[in-house]
Amino acid sequence: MATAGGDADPPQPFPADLDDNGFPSLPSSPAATTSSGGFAEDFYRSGTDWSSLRAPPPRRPPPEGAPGLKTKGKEGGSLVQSSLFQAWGAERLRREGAGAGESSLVQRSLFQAWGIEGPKREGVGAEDPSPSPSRSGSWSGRKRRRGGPDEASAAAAAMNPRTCPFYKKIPGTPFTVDAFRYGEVEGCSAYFLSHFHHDHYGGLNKKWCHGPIYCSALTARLVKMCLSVNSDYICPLELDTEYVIEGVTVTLLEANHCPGAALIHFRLSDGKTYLHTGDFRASRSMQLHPLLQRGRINLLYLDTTYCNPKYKFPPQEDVIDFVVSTARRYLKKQPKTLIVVGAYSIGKENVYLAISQALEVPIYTDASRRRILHSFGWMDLSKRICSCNQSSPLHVLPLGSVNHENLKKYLGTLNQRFLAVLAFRPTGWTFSEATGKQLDLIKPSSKGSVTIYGVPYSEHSSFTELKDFVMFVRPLKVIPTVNVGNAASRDKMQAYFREWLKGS
DNA sequence: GCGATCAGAT
DNA sequence: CACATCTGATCGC
Repeated sequence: MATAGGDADPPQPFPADLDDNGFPSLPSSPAATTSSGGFAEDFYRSGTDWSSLRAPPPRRPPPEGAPGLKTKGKEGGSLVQSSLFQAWGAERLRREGAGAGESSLVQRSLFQAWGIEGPKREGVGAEDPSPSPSRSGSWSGRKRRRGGPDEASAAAAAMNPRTCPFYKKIPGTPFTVDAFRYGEVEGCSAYFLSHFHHDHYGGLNKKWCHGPIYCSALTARLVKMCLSVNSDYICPLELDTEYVIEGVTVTLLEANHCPGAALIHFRLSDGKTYLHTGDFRASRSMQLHPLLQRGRINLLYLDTTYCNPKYKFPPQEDVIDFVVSTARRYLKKQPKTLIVVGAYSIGKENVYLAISQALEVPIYTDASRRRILHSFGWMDLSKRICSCNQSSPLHVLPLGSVNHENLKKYLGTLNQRFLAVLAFRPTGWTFSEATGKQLDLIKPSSKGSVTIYGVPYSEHSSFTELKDFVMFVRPLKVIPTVNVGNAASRDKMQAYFREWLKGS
């Protein structure tokens, strides 16, 4: 029963509202069967489950100074940056329940307090991003109507693929995650952005006016730089720092996905704890995080991009070693080789950074990517970037242009400075089962002077990594956020979750 | 002509 | 199959 009751009040129990597939139990909602299932039904369900949002959209935030955002040192407002558990190992997390107090405001790094190194920001880090549920197909977008719960319009909204799906809403809070393409989401007064990939920030543009956008500081810079969103809406949060936002304690954790990507940890005033992974690559070191070591997770919103045992790939370090040694070998044989690494907007930086470090060459890429890379503020990366394509044998190009036809052409534009091209396409899905284990088995595709390697460099968790992570976290419930488009896929994933969590 | 949206390609 | 766009067509203003 997706009760309507919780409006405005204490967060209601949530898991009870989910079926075995992590989907909201259908209330006796009428018309639910209008369509033949699949997308339409999913979106119908999504569209009709408002139980996960708390009542009245606290009127649109005044675009003056981050809506309720009080940064370090200031007080008041609905966001309070609070002291992270003093001396972690020894003391307890701030008392649950009493936690939401809005007073203290000491910013403290979790890792500092905990006595270990913060998340690595260099060396090897990024992985392969994942998409979020894709849009559904075939309705022409009709205008959203707000207001009246009249059934006709409710049904219309329900059928509208632009209705925010339930798995982007955080129950008992007025929050959504990566839900910008639906216009104003009813009941949502704070919009979280997990990372800066198009399928997650889609819908953000200069006309955005539906509420504050909370994200990591790095993601915030990218939003500001690339999307011309009114910066009054952008609310940067530091990693590993507790903030109280609308009465909920929120902490961002390194997601090991692309630069700026974060897991989002919510602790409600009633003690319930939810973790949204955004897109992430799970790892052992992630399990060391204090927030995952202690305390129970009630609900896990999981990046299930590769939630199938056929997805196996090596640790990113192994792939990087392979790429580096391959590059060395080709350069030795032909010193006038151009090394190319393909990449989307952000992500895969560690592949070319590692080559740059190992071969002691700068990184060339075009002006728009340079601007983005510099915005990370990673000196180890920035100091290696150059703007002259003749000055470096290491170029970063858009992934789409890393094919034989383009590379041959590209080589031709470089004035004989190079005689051959060795290119890498780091993607999470171009690999055979075999090469997932044995990198040496990867066979390049060669044509004339151009050689292209597809390498299994993933910025999403492999099946095994997902399993380890879920078994470690032992959430009471898992809500997949990817591959939820059809029921068969959902059932399969849920069967894995059950298996992993049985007896837990 | 522009931006937003969508089908299809890569 | 998938990734995360990218391109090109269509629609609305």
